[in-house]
Amino acid sequence: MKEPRLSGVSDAADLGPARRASRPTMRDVAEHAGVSLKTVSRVVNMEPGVRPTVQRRVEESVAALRFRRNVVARSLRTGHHLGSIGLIVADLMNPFYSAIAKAVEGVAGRHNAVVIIASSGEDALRERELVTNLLDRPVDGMIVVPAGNDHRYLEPERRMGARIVFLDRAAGMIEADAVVLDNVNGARRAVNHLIKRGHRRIGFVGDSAAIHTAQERLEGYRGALEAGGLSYDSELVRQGSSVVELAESAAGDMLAMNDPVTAIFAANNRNCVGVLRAVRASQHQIAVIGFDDFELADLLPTPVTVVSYDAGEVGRSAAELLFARLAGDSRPPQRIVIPTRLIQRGSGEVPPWDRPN
Amino acid sequence: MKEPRLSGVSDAADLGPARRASRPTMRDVAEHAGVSLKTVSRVVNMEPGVRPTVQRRVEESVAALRFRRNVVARSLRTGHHLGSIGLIVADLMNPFYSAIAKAVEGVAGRHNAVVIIASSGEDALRERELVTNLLDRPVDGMIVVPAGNDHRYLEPERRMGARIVFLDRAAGMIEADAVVLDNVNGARRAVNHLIKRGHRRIGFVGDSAAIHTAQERLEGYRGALEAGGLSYDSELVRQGSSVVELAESAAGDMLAMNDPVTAIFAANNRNCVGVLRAVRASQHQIAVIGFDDFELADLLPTPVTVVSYDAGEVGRSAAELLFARLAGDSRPPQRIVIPTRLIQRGSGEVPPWDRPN
DNA sequence: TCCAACTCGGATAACGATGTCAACCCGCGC
DNA sequence: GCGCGGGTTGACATCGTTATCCGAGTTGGA
Repeated sequence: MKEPRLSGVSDAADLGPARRASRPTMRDVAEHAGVSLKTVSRVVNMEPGVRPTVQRRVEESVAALRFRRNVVARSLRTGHHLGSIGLIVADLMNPFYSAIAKAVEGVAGRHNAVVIIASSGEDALRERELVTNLLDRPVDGMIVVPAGNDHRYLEPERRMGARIVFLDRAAGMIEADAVVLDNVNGARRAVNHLIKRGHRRIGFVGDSAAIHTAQERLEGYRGALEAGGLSYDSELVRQGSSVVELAESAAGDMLAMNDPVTAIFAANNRNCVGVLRAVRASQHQIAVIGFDDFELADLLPTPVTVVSYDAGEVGRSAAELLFARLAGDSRPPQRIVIPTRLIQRGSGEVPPWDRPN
Repeated sequence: MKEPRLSGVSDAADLGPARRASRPTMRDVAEHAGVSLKTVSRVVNMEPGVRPTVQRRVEESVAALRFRRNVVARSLRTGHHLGSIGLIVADLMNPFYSAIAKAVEGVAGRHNAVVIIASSGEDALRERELVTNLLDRPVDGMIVVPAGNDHRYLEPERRMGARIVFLDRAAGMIEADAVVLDNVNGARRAVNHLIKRGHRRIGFVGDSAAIHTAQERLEGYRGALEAGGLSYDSELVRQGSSVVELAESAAGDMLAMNDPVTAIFAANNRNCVGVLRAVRASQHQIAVIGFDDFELADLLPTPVTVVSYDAGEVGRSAAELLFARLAGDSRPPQRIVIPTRLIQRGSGEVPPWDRPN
């Protein structure tokens, strides 16, 4: 059995011919202006050595035919960058990734580049397909929120010149540039904050253990418990998925225990929404701190205390680093850590056992 | 003075050479396998007529050198589609556009295409630059949330084969495919709902009048007032910007009037957040209905009544239409209208003059 | 007047791939 | 042994553009 197909999603075969026939080429312009192809190229690229009269004639033809250079043909010949970078995130609808995408796009725009965005849906296989597809186009570089935890498949790509910066999570098993959050400390501070307020049964609702940030935040949680002299109770820890509904039911379970939690640390914005829904649905008024800020946090009945950070900064740092690499920066792999801070709004300051009625 | 530059953001000049030197080409594979370039091409493209032994040898070389086809070079030669479409939205961080982007990406993925996303920031000039830039790359087609109201500059592009579908707003001054919301009816129903509850002074907080959807929603507002026998009072209408802070101060003004509004219709999600902040800050408990649903609407102290619709459907329809066009569909320009519906959650059902204390 | 230097424009190859077509090899039948 | 047909393989042109290089004019100085 043979498998000559080189990349799962590389082919764009089902679209048929492009029929761009009517788009004029430099040859058409040259014919129209009565000069050679190369002269048109010179005018279009503002190269010297064209008489003003000829130049004007060519410019008129360019305008008349509405000629515009084909960027990919140009890049094919020059070997220059195409002016496009890839961005692979887990989920475009998650505001964290929207903020990142926007920041990356801003930096790219300043470098006259466009951003090709794709989402992996946390699927390592799909991520690999997408990375491969984008590198094949090719893009000049990529920013990747890694889904799996083994990225050795990228080693040869990097050796062949691919520039890849990882974002939010470090790449698995390889040394590479990465911009990450200070997850451990952020989570630790949040949980420590709860402990200081007297909470002893603190729940953790987070993403799947397969996701590295989730692990780091759990680590922060454990660290805070330990430092506070509390023991780790796996009953109070639910790592599942970043789907709101699952977080909601996880939190619901914790609230329905015989000895319910008095506080929950939600390890990301999706989980936080789920926890908030569960809390509202229950009779318990408990403390909640979420990782990731969100727009309406301060408008909720009990404004939500969160571990916040500058999401734009995450995207910007990654993009700046990528463009530095593209410009020739060859320092050893960098690891940039974006700090976090606790924003107290009320939900994290609810004391234990303080139940309505 | 000359201006040979053809497109504002087309050049990707400031990145320097790409140094992809190390990426193997078919020629390298051919040399490695001791066959001709064409034979490699045949193997890679699964064309018939290659002896099994030769095929295996080539495949081994492909694997050894980690060769992968250069997609743009291929597309240059074949004239086939590249498998990339452009998407231009107003603001990536607005959840409405995130939802659209995700839906478009989903459809594109099923067609083995990637999405190049860019945001115009509601700037018509920037939109034009971006559209031009993307068409130059070229992309196979584009989905555009139009920023200005004159898109005649696209007429020649369309004649030259560019496939463009407009989204959320119809293009200005040209006949083109568009997927839009039923703005007039959505707004009318919302305001009518308020009137039926007895409100007589209903504020309108919306986007700039330059944005067509804002105008349509205002039209719905006026229509509902008229049908309800209420007169239009320009004091109660604030069209400004989609920045939350401005909406907040506009709503604040309406609440501070001598004869304050008892209800506000917020014409989109940004304005709605601003209005909600203003309402919370004031002493007045008034009715609020927003256009666009948002995630935490039901968790707010007074759950928010909204005009909702399927944002994913908007993106999906546009993308499906675009891919149909790319596949040869040549019906006259289509206009697809996505229906809206009112979701009552509480804030829209607050009666007039019902003020706390 | 003539040649060198300079200016301007074009012919040609190349980027990495595919389409066309001819050349080659094989075994078969006569 | 020869020709022939089918199956393999490769040489060459080509996509739209840029790079190299050379030739044709033009100018200027001796």
